[in-house]
Amino acid sequence: MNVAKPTKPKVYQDVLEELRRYIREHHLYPGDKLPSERELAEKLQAGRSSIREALRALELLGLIETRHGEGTFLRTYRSLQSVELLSSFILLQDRTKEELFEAKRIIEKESIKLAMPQLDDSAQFELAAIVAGKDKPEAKHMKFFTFLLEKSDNQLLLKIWTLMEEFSRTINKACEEPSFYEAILEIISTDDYDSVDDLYKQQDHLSEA
Amino acid sequence: MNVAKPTKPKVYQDVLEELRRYIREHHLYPGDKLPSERELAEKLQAGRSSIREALRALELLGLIETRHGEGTFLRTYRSLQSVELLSSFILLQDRTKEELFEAKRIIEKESIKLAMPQLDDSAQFELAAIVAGKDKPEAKHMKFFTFLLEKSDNQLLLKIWTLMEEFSRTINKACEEPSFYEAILEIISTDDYDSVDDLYKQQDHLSEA
DNA sequence: TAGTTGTTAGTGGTCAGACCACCTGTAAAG
DNA sequence: CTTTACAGGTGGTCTGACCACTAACAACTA
Repeated sequence: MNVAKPTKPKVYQDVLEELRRYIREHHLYPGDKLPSERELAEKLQAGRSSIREALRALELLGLIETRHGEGTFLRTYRSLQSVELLSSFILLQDRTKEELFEAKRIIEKESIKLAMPQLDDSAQFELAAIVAGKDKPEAKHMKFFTFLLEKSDNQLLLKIWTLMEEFSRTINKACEEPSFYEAILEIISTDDYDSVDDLYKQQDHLSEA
Repeated sequence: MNVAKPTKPKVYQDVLEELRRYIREHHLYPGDKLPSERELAEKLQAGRSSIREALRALELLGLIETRHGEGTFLRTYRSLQSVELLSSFILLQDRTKEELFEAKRIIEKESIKLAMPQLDDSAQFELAAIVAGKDKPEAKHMKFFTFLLEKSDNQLLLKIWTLMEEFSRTINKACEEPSFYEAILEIISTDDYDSVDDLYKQQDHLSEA
């Protein structure tokens, strides 16, 4: 028995690592095709079943898409395969929920500032239409910040935020009062960059009370 | 060919569903043991490999823990694990350096504000020691914000930031002038919350020139 | 008795091979 | 030229076979 435990790597975890490397080195983008399972098995010197264990995990996460008879493809991150299933296991700790909420909120706040320079009149009009629309509050919230994050021109933040939003939605409704969005619109229209943090800080104080 | 596509359920997805039902009906809690793979295969009328595909997916998500020679156990939920994994794959998709840098910077900035209430004198001393230390600039940067994020008490942000930091390191060195960290220390010591954004904004303007 | 040492059964880890169902391109038939 | 039939490649699944590891207990020793 080794005194130190060097952690025995399971094959499927190595496969995941190798896949990540492969994707990076071959500059694969969403929609591109991965090697076939049999080919991967041979390349990585592993059994096909081990390869599949890794692929299934990635599929469950929505990172790849497998098409019967065609192959396995890198996927534009959409949403978790069966969010409900996962959320029934995940996110049960209050602490985690709070952390998630906090992180999401930060991204939202910063998205306003990032997007602001790009928000011309027509963009502001669209935002106002979202706020005034007939959607449910949750849907409004999502549309509102999706719009802002797209204007922010940072795909990475958009993806991370979308992920967080989906997780949090299954647990609690994460949206604000209508007046909150109107306040944001007001700030945007006056181009008053510095007020964003003030607004959020003020909101935090309210929720503490 | 069916006009409607009733979505052909893959076996491993059914297994996931069955597992969830099993866990709920048997009132299993973290630490409890699941039936063995062979037993599940017989019960659910599926091949062992299909069972394993489902279990591996759950393991990757941090929902179960498998111990070689013992069995499979329900795990104290660690939702962050899945977020981490997702992030790591999202990060390597496209993502320009600029997007990554921008997102990382946002987290760093906010970590200062989040941590500030927790930073007593001794904590500030530790931070100062990091800045004054002999490490390379990159190492300093990492230590500095790792410390702040730990104080922020948000594991999620810490993990996301750590991943970003690792990725960005392979691309470009992401650190600042020594004076920058000293400025942060100054802000912290005076508890001047609002100055954080000003500092970062100022920094942005400098880099534009 | 107390402690050690097999032994064994059960478990996960992995692989190889075999089917099946499905898609696509292409060659043959009309 | 269109249609059809076929073949090759792909994922989907199952079976059976090993291996490595663990725990429990029986057998042996001091």
